[in-house]
This record gives sequence, structure tokens and C-alpha cells, in this order.
Amino acid sequence: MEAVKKEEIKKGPWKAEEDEVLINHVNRYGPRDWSSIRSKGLLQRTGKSCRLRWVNKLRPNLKRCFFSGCKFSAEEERTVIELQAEFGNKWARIATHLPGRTDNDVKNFWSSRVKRLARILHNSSDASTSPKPPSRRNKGKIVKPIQYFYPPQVYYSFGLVEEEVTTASSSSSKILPYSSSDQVDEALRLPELGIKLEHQPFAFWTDDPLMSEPHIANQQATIPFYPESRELLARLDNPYYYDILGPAGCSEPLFALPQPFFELPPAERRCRHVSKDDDEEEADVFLDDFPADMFDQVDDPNQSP
DNA sequence: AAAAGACGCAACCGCCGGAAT
DNA sequence: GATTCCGGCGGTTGCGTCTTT
Repeated sequence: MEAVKKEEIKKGPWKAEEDEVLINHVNRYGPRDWSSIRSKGLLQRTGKSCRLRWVNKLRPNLKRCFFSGCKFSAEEERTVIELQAEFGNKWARIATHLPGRTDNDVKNFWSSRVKRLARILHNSSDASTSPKPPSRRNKGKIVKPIQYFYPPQVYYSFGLVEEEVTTASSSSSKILPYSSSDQVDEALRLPELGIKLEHQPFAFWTDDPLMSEPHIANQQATIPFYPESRELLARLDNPYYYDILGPAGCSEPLFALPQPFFELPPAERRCRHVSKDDDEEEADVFLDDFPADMFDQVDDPNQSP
């Protein structure tokens, strides 16, 4: 008997006719009594399936772009990142802050980013052992972001180092510091990091009036990182590792690292894009400007000019 | 041009909490 | 109070499409 019942339940992609029936039901009774749709013999779908279809695809005011897809805007991405940091994986809650987006949209967005970064990090370990020649996209430049700051009082910044690597024998570099308060505001907040930056000094700011000037520092603090994070942090010894944070133009920050990277304090978390140049166009999509061959720019010392 | 990999997304599954019985 | 049902949610999977090699 149960086998017969199971047979009656239809699964898989929805047809237009089914959508029509579902829409008619909702128009008549409202978005409720999902299970009655099947009990009335209107559809051979479970109530859960009907609800899901309505919520994710059929209800009005959803963002749906027929020709170009409907990628998250930079603003939406920022919102997701901020709210994810605040609420965790509460996709439904996060979706309430994004008009026209469903929890499924947010969930898919987030998981695809996490997957992508995981792949990048995985590849990076291979790349560190056998660096490839610079990609076309990043040829000639190593750009090392970025700034971090630690709420609530202390702000850290690493500045940008743009390094010309046109030839293996002759290279130059310049530091593109973040100094204005606005830029600090644009920085990424991190808890106190146990990262030792030996290859590049960095400045930090503090709200403490006694320390109002930026300080060059080379300090190391300790923090109980998650075990999963330690491997990542270990790789930070590799100076080129920082390049995964993106080129200067789009400077995608560390907040994209997969959860959990470290434990953030519950309040005062915010992530912003950072741009070294106000006039510079903001990266339109979070992480999209991670070059697929992000470690390609590692200059091979054996490479001849 | 073909194969492999990456990506996006729809939909299913299991769990949970609240309402109804 | 116990059980059942229903809806909501987060995690996961499967598949079609796009991109890269």
C-alpha cells in the first residue's frame, strides 16, 4: 500500500502545467495548506515540494533574469557576507534582507563561493611547489593586499604592495598604503591574528588616542584558531599566499575564506570591499576576480627573461 | 572538436519545532 | 502528555550549461 502511495508522488522538475495548478491554488487559498494540493488530487506532489516550488520559483517579486542569469550584485554579496558573519548559516534570515532573493538563492551563492575558494586553496598548495609562469591577466605584476582590522578598537592594515615582475632579474615594488579614515573604514575586520608577516611590515591603527598615529609593526599574537584553519595559516608563511586575496583593483579580502576560519566575536563584524583608488571601478562580483590561475604570477626564478 | 572540470541552480532529504488531535 | 501532521529550514545532490584544456 505504501509502495503505491510512493508511486503516486511525483518528483523531479516541474512542468508548466503543474506550476499553473499551483499558482491557481495559491491565488485561491493563499500560500498555505500545501498538503491539501495533493489530497485534493490537484497535483501528485508532496506539500513540501509544492511549498518549495512556490517559495523558490513562483511567488511574485523574485529576482529572475531570463537572459543574463541573475548573479548577486556586489551590494548583495556584501550583505550576505556581513549577515553570514553575524547570523551564521541562517539563510532564511539572511534572505529577508535581500528583496527578491530566497534562502535557496543565498545558500547556493554561499556554497558555490566556499567551494570555489576551497578549490583555490587546494590548488594553491600544488602551485606553491611548482609555480607556473605568470598568466596573461596578471603578467608583470604581483599585487599583495590587504588590510585587516580588529574590532573594536585596533585596526590593522597591510597596505598594498604592487610589485613589478617584468623580468626575473629586475623588479621594483611600491607600497600603496591605506591612510585615510575612510580607507580604514573600508577595511576588513578580523580578530587578532596570529599571523606573522615577515616579508612585509604593516601598520596598525587604534582608537586609543595615545596611539593615534599609524605604527609600523611586526607583531605576532596568539589566538586559538580552529584546527581546520591552522593549515591555512601555515601556508601564510608563503609570501605569495597573500596573492589569493586578489589584485589591487578588486582586492578581495580574506573574509572569503571558508568557515570556520577563525572565531569572530559576535558583534561589530562588517566586511567591505577595499579599493586602492576611489576612481577605480569596484569589483562587481565577490571573488569573481580571483584569477583562476592566481598563483601564476609567481615569478619563477629559473625563468629566463 | 572533444573531454574534463567548474559552475549555477532546482529540487530532494532529514531534522526540528509547533499545532492539532 | 503522547502521537501525528505540517511547514520551515539547512545540507546535499543531481544535472544541464559553460569554460578551459
